[in-house]
Amino acid sequence: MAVGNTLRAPMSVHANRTQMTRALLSLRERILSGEFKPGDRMSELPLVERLGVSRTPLRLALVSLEHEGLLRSLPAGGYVVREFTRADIRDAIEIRGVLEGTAARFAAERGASRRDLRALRTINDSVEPLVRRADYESFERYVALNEAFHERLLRMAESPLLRRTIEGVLSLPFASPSALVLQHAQLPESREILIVAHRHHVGLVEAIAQREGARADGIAREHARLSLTNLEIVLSHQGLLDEVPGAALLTLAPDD
Amino acid sequence: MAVGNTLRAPMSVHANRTQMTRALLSLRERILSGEFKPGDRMSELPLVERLGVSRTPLRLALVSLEHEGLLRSLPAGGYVVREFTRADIRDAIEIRGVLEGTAARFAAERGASRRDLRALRTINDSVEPLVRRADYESFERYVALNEAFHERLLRMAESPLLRRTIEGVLSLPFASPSALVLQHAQLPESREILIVAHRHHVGLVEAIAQREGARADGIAREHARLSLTNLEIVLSHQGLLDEVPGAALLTLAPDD
DNA sequence: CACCGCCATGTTGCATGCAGAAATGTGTCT
DNA sequence: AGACACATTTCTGCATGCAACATGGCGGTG
Repeated sequence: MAVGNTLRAPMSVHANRTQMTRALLSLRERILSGEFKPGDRMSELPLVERLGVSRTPLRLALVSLEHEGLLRSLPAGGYVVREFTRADIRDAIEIRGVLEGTAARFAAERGASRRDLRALRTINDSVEPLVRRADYESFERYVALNEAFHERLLRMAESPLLRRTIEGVLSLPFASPSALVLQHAQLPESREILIVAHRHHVGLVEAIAQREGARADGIAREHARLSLTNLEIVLSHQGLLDEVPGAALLTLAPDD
Repeated sequence: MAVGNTLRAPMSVHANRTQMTRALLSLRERILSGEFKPGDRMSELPLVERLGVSRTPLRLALVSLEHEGLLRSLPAGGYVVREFTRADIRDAIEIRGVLEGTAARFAAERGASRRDLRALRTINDSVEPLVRRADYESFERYVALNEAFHERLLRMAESPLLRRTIEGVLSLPFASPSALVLQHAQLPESREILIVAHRHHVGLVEAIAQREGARADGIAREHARLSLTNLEIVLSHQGLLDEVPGAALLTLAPDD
């Protein structure tokens, strides 16, 4: 299965060759890691020094990051790091659920090939034994298979536009399904969540095979909401939150 | 003072002051108007000549247009104009319906203020007599009020993320509600569509006021599908299509 | 003491020169 | 005549210098 990849790129993490890509990846990582706090001004000259790229590719990266939603442009010029609230997380997950539900519905309505259905079932069969195990390695394999499942599902929707839209939402922190799940692999609640998630996947394949679009939609929405449960688990266990990528961008005022 | 700018084209349609914005607006307009065809390479030097801006702001605009979806970046570098199919239009409208349905559901679930509800009803009352008239001026007023209605609804959803997502979809041609509606104002079918659309708006306000999220969602989705009807009308009347902005980006192979 | 204007500084936006790479055309060899 | 290698041209990507703008501090004045 070649799930490994843990030793990817020992020297420079960013193996890409254009300076703009380097700046983009590096900046995204640094923002999500909390190196810059919300509201921090992203002045170009200091960034040039830190990132080791020139101003030209840096500015291209800044434009991209604004489109991704991590930066906000000031009217007077320049960019600052965006701030996210708990309500933003909730909405991001809800919107992701709606869009993935639409993908599942499309897959159901437009008819899935036997080959695609078989691929989904194969993934589910591989996942099934993993949800009963609690070791970290199984968890990682689960995450990988989970991503494969969703990727296949998105392909089956046959809608480049829907893919683009979902990827746009996923570019925000916290919206990603795996963003909130890896941190608490050892907790008992997480195992229960995995069991439910697996059931959702099985139901999704059934619904798509039967061309039941509404059921597929509903299951996918509920499936995304598991991330909300994950969020609550992370928030209820002090200390776990710091492990979540992008946690530094959160305002933890107890609003909702 | 007032030293510079004496030669700054006063008649330029784009009154914005930064060169990047100028390039962005001008390029977007030219692409949608069909000055560039799908697959055309957007070489920088010719564009510099045509747009009158330097390469640096031009490249920033190209990055933005790629994020908007009008351009596609080549692996070897550079950009080409994207191509859209009828399936893309259909999906764009469907996805917009899903997202606006979510906005309406949010507004219903989260509770609308009397003030917001009154504003929506006021708009609807102003629209109501317009749907019975067929002159172009009434049509323009209708479009303006329609946009105000949707803007208000989006505000009532109270979700910056949902707004961002919807605007991302709307940045594509054909996805906009008004994109396909202005061209056939004089056709009798369009009047019927307006009547149905008005009914949708009334139902939306009712559902939101009663906090009936599912009903609001359903109405908004069906409302968006009116654009599909508009699309079919435009496609069935030869010659109308050329008036639609971005029509040149379409492949009119009779696929679906 | 408060407020206003001015200057200094830092920052963004822009233009252009240069280098490397891809694409294109040409000539030669088989 | 076709194909391959090489040269030329065009293009993108990058770095840097320059100018205008915004910002903040300081001093002067009411």
